[in-house]
Amino acid sequence: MINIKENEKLNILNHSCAHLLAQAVKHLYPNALFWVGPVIEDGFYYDIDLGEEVIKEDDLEKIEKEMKKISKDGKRIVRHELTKQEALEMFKNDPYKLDLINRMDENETVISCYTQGDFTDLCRGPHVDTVKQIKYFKLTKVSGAYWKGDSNNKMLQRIYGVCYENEEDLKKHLELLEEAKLRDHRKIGKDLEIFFTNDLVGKGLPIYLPNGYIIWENLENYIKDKEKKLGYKHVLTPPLGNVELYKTSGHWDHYKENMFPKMEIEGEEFVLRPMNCPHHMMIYANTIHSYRDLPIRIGEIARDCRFETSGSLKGIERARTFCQNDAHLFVTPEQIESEFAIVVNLILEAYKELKITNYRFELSLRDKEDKIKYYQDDKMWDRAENTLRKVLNDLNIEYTEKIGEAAFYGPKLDVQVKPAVGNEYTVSTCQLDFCLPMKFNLFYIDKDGSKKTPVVLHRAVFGSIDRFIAYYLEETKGNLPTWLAPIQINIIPVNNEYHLDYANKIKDILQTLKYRVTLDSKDEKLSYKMRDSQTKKIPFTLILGDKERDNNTISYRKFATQETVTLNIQEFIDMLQKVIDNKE
RNA sequence: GCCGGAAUAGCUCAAUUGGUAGAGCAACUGACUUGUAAUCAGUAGGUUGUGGGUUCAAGUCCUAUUUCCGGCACCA
Repeated sequence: MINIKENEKLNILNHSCAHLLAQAVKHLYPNALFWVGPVIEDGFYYDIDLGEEVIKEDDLEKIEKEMKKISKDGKRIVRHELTKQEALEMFKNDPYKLDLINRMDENETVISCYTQGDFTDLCRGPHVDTVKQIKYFKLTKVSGAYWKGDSNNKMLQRIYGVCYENEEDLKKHLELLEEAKLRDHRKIGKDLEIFFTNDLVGKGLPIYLPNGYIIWENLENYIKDKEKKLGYKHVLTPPLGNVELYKTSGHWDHYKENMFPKMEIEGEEFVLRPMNCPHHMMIYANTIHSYRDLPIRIGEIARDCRFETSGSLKGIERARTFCQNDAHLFVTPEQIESEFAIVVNLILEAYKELKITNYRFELSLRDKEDKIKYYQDDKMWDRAENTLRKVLNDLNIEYTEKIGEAAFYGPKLDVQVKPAVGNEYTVSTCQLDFCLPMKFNLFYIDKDGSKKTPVVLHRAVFGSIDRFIAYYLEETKGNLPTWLAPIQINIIPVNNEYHLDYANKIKDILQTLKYRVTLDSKDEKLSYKMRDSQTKKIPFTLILGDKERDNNTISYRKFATQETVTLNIQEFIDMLQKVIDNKE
């Protein structure tokens, strides 16, 4: 998708289009008041207060028409400069503009406005010269949006749109939007029978079908193998716990609104766990540790339940139950840097092996002004944040810093991955934590015999297995690499009467070697079965007829290719295994 | 949770201003015996998400509710 924000010329055009939108809305809804109309990655939006009136999806066409009319009229777009006093006077009846003017920097004495025909808007600009230049645009969606992004504030109405320099680019963009729909993991998940949800089962509680579980199982084994090679020990802990456990960790105070409520039985209060850190803390606390034991690496594919708001649920990307690819690394202060580096390298290695190329790092830091969310200990925070920065710099990794995105107990490194078409996902994470070990009174015996508090690294390479599958389905469009494909090989006998025995023999050989293989013995034409094999996105389709049976060979066609290759069985198995090993 | 939209067969969708719920695919049966993306014929499949209401008559209108979709807010 073209990133409009990075292209200065398109940026100006889109921002001008936002003004054109506002002008059209003002014509059709004279009482409209306007908040802000910025450019975003793919287009622009404008936030509008219409009082009692509501803009519906169907109204967009009408507004677009008015925009086209204004554009055709071709008025010039003129910049004026006002003093703050003049601006306050000019917009005295517009509380939103007054708010903007009053929030401006003290030193900003000149305020600029742009006028096009009968419409003037407060704006820094720049803009195109005339509305005539704003020609190839489309209003894409309408929605509510809280004023200043705060859910305590009034909800304004937001109209989104895109604008391009020519019709072709606009068309291309709209086609990409359609393509994104085809790649949506919810659609692919349904088409390929990977998962489903059902009202009777409950909202936000996806069920993985056999095809989905194969993907799951292979990802789980893959990551656990890598972890084992790094000395992780895997554990199994309960998906619920005594509420005191979460009061101790601080999760209850911070997140009880987003947890399933307490259950009281026989005088004990339980909650479904929203995360596993406290359980892993208790595993550490279960025995005494020497400095010689550290780092201790506890891993678990762990089920969690969070009461996600209904509006935030999205297939298996965000559900009310999910499995984290979680681990907690208990280290001495001296080991933080090296251990953090090992985690970052693990993430990079996994991405390389899984052919994930479009990703970026974000360093999430605390907001120093926020005294409520964050555990208060400036020294601790500075140390933690500087450590993460240092390692990233040492590893020569590019990252952006995000203020106010840290966990309540420490800063974190997040990795955002972007599928071929569609929105970014937060997948991998590594969090530095000086806080929970203290809350749980964790310690190790140091060289001098004194008790010291360990530091914990929380990390997840896949984030949750669920979210990773969602991302990977969108990245691959459901054309999964052979090692993850629910069905790896589909066998089509040319003729059921003459070739079924041979086909069954080949199937047995492959199945015994634990390849996932099906045999299509329907009474249909070969071309029909080939089509079926391709729509199911099966990596290898075997064609077995006279030729193959008589020569003891197989012929295969790889998914999305045209040519057929004939090999003897052992050659095929060697080739197949190589493809699987290479995660192709 | 908030603003807007949607819900019809397993799937994808149709049904004029309110007037007999329909098609393709899939499933099943039969014929065909097939060499690389859809052979033909037939059968079955529905309380139109759910509950109320208006009407001679509701998939269609009103109302409540559930779920899903697009955003907003949230995301340890």
